[in-house]
Amino acid sequence: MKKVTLNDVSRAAGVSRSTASLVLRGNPRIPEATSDRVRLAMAELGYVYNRQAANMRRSESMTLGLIVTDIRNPYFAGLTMTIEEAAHDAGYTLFVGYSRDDVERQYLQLETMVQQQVDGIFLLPATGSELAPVCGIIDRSSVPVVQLARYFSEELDYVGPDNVAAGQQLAQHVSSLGASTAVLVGGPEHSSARTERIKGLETGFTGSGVAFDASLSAATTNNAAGGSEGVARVLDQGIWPDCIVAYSDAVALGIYAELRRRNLDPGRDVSVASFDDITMAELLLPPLTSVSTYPELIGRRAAELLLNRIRDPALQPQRSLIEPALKVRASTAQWRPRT
Amino acid sequence: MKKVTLNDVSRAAGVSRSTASLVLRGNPRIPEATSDRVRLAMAELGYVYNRQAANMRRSESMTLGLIVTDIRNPYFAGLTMTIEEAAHDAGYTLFVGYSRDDVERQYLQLETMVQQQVDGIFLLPATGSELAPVCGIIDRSSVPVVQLARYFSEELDYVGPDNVAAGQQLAQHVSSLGASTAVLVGGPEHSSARTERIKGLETGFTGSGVAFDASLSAATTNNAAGGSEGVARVLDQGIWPDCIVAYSDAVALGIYAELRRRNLDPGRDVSVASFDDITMAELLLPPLTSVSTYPELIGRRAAELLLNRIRDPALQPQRSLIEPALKVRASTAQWRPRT
DNA sequence: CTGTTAGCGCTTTCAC
DNA sequence: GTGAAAGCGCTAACAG
Repeated sequence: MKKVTLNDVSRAAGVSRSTASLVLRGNPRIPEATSDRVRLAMAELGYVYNRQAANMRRSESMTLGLIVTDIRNPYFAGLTMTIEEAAHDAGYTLFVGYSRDDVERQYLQLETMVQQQVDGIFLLPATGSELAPVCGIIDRSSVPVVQLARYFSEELDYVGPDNVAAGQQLAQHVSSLGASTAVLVGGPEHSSARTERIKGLETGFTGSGVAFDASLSAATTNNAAGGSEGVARVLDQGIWPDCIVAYSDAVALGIYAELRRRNLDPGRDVSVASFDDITMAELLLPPLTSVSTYPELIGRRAAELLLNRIRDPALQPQRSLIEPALKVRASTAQWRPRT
Repeated sequence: MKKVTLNDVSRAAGVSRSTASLVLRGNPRIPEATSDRVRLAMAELGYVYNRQAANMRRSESMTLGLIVTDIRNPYFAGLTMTIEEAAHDAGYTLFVGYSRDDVERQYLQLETMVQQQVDGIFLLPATGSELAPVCGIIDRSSVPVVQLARYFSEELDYVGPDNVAAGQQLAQHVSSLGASTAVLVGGPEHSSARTERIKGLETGFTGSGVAFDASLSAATTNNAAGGSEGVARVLDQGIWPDCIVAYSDAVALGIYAELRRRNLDPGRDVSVASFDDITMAELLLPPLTSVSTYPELIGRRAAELLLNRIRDPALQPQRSLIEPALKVRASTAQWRPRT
């Protein structure tokens, strides 16, 4: 089966190429009879609209790119799905790449997407991303980029949770429990999200009577394996805090598992709290206290921002922070200070 | 910044357009000096290779499409990531769409991808997919499609777990526990995977002394909410089986939660087993017995198959089944028959 | 080894 | 209301 073009269609329908093109775009100046004839011919010949050709001519591609680290983390999965939905609703098709938190891989994916002429890019940056190489890739085609959930530059748009506020909320809750020590476990080192959460925790704990030393915090990969490893590192130093604050729910999963391997009972022997509030948090035993960071809101906001910037590239770089909300559950609520 | 073309580059480097094009593709017949000059010019001018234009000319797009239902299910997330990796490694960029198990949405996404001239499509079909409408979309451009994990037609390639074998393995294990009744909970009705798992369970339970009645099985959405709902429906009928077989680990999560809401202890009051063996299965309390269906293997195999078919469209439709493996954990191993 | 030429399928003026 | 012509950026075939 060879390709059917608008040319073929117009010939079959007895009209000119440009007329057929106008029918496609629903131009009202074409009489009903003509456009019906064209449409019939399309159906009969099995015509497929070729967006590549159209896009080449109009010099836009109606495609967007999304690069995220890893969607096995349900938080990123939710974010990704929201963005796909927004892109789809706006008529865009979405290229997706998973950097697996590898900067080089991420740069390659950026480059490919730029070559594919994407109209804009959502980037959840891999740890270690830098402005210079990214600009080296995107500036040549001046593709707008929105940073998601983490940022490495103030010169590009950014949408993410208000991590400082999230940390403060958590700190306040933990100190209200009567805990006297807290430790952060996990999260990618040097990531903006981690730095901000630490900052929020520090300010929140200040003057609360809870000892929190960020330098004890073990940075790890952002998944269950990281959580197990991180909590092991802490406990093996002989530190046994009243509260373990996980960098994320994904990390908290591993923390639960490692605690149990050591015959410690999360929520009783030590309280556990976390960030993100993925669906799982509520289903765990004990249900996990977590600060919700609303990936759906972040995704929608990011999509709005990117579409606006595509329309008007001259806008100032924007930062949009989503207000977090603490969800108290048994992993902290059931815990009682040692006497 | 306006677009830099090969034309500009060749002019700047003092060579012809075709020479510049040959340099791009690393043609060895071009002398070092010339190609260095061309590359220098590219860097200086900020040239970006335009794949759309190249692809239009060569009538291939070096893009593939992937449509899955929902990646918040870690099983599908893993599958998706594997496929992205394979596509990337083969030099393809991947369009991704999430159908959210909505057939109409899926058809729209298929159509868009076809219009974008994808060279091939991975499809994890939404419940209710039918051959006729799908062919109506894909046949016009004869894009090859590989079905993933579920199938609705024998005329398209398919790669998925051997669900019948998986069901049999689980049935055999459950009967070896001394259980006398088992019920399946959840999973999308009429999906091939569910039908096959039921078939495997039925044949596996035959003559084993375990009563298994597939008509008691409650079909639900393939997620935790579905699991809670499904197990509630079963228990509310006054049925209290020795073993609850979840359609998938995602569903099992909801089953654990609902059992606990009713003060039942999964793994003691009732044994629970499942399919997929996502990472979470091992981290749950009690750890969940599950039949691993290896999404990474499925993804890799599917990618191979699709790439082969792109090269040779005339191949017979293939079915490739991945051998499952039972992972026994405490959710069944700790359970003892009521006396 | 390099240059010229003719499109890929569509959109967009601008005449008729 | 409809048609003709030009061209988006690249590649491939062929001639020098």
